[in-house]
Amino acid sequence: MGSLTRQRLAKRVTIKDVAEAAGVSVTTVSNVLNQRTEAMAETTLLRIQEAIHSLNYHPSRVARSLVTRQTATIGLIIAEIETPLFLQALNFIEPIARSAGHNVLLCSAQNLADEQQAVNLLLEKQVDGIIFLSTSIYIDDEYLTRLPPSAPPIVIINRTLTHQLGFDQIQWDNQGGVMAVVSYLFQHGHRRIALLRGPATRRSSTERLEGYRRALQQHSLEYCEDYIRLADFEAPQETWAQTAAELLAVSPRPSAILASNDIVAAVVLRTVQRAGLRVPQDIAVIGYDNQPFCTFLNPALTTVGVPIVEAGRLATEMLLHRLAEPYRPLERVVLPCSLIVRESSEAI
Amino acid sequence: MGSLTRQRLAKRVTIKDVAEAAGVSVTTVSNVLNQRTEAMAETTLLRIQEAIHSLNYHPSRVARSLVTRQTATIGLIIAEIETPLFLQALNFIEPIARSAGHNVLLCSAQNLADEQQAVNLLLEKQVDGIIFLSTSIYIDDEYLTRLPPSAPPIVIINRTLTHQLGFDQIQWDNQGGVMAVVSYLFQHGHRRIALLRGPATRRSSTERLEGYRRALQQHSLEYCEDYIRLADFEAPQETWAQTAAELLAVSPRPSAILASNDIVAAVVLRTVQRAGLRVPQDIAVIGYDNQPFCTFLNPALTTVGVPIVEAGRLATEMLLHRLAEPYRPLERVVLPCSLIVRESSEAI
DNA sequence: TTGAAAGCGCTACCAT
DNA sequence: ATGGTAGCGCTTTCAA
Repeated sequence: MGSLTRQRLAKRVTIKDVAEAAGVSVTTVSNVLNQRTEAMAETTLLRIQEAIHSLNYHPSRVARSLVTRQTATIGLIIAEIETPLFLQALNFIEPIARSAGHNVLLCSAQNLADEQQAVNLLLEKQVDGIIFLSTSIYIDDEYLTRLPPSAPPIVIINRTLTHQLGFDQIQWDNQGGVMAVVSYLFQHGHRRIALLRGPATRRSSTERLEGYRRALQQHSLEYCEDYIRLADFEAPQETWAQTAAELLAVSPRPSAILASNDIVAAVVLRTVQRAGLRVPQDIAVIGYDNQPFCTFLNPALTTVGVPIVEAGRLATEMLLHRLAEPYRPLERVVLPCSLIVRESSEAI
Repeated sequence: MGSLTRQRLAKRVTIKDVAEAAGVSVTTVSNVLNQRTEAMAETTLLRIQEAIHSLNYHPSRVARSLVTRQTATIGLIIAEIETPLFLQALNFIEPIARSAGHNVLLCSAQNLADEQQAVNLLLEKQVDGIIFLSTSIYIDDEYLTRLPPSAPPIVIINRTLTHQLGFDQIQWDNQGGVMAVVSYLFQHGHRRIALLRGPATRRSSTERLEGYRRALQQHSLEYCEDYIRLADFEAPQETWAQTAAELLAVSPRPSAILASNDIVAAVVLRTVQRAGLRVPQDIAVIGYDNQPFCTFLNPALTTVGVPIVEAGRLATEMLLHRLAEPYRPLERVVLPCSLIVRESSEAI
């Protein structure tokens, strides 16, 4: 490989260069850049286009942004960037934003300090709007009350605000998701339904446990402590396998296990199978999240769809909508979590 | 929810406001913003910091960028944003960039037109550098030869350039990955190794097929057409299951199947198991990509690790390195693909 | 130790 | 139908 490095000192071609080359004023060039060409002589237009082309001119959006105060950029603050599901939302956020002429500036933020820093940065970079894609870990949002009045609109996904903030919000119904599972299992004859709960640091865990409790009550099933175990998805795989094994040893054995998420469910599935039991004939296993791999497990995993991708889509649309209409009333949307039945809960 | 929408008309607090409030010149404020405070009177510094705080001032990076010609932003053009593996690379790219004071502007580009548009946009937004995270689908890069001299440095991942371009490059050794698998299988007594190849539209497919061929030759194994089948990972699951079933019907039956990727492998695994055969005792199944779910399949999937995340990390470091040292010689790095042995190829 | 002023590249207003 | 010019919010000489 040669050392054909590019020159970085090269001076930028500016609107002024184009104007001179075309023999017109910068105003006229600016007009063509901004599609104000109706009342323009055919020949000038052509001359300018020709100059733009031959000079290989690329207008500076930085300069433009300084005057228009718009950057055509939206900031995305994403809490758990290592979680595939969160990243999946990008599939929708970016294309939707782009089709509306906006780009996405990505910031990951694992904790409150990161998050504050990210917000500051986005303010300084003058993004036109911000989307928060958060986890349900409790976090103090007091600092958000102190944003300057020039701060852009914000849409918050998956977060219970502890302060009154003027932001659009999107959440989903974890409680309803678990209730749907339990009801479905009940209708299919299950009476001993075990729950692997997530860590208490997350609102989602609490909500799901509550959904479980309510659904049992609804169907007059007894709430049995032995059937509730902690399976922290941040802990290693072996601990889940261990917990699953314990659950299998409970007498009477549960007829269904609702796991903390799909990954835990996959490990439970394997543990159950290696214990010589059949899924779903001997025991049903159900996940949570509806990750793509659910469909190619053996048996394919019944799970609960979390509308995170949908939330990303909606958030982007809401944000774009608000940019267009700043004073529309705030929205707070709760999306449903839907049961997705596959093989692991039904006879094949 | 009330209609507590934020004002967007609010005028930005500028450096001038701060200067006035502190009773100093803008220059002096600028100095503190840029940490040039050595030769500054303690009291002025304090007055300025106080003014910044009480006015809730956030400097405009847009204005700063206009004069410094640096945006502290790197553009990432990602080809297959729907592929989890590509997104995973973001886990590294964003944090590394951020720790060096840069942000990531994300563009997805499914085809050549998208890509050109993205590049134009990034030029206009004046990003300091660009990373291409491409698929190995053949694509014409002629347009990249026509970038203006003011274009920023570029690092290209996973692409064979058809033109001589002054860019840093990162690739990986698909051929070597397959050769490692075949050698490993050979050493474990396998003599009938089937290959599910990917679509011919991708360079990776060709390279892997070539690796397969060379490895067979190396071990004096016969190349048998019956053992090579197309499993296009863009086609529906059923087609792979069908292809796998056909492979099982070949006589003599292959003792190992090397799938096009992990997803195909998972479906093959299931197909084999449902045909009443045991993995790995009756037949070994091997994936490609090392996606996270490999570890919780039953049996856990042996696969080939594609260093895409590593490539993202390296690309970011190379880019930052080049920003610091524009004239360093160009690099072209080929990363290895490594065999990752799990249960699906060995007795449990 | 601090300040005045030019200028980054563009848009927008007001002329003509 | 086209041009002159102020100004967006900052950095950066140069001067004091």
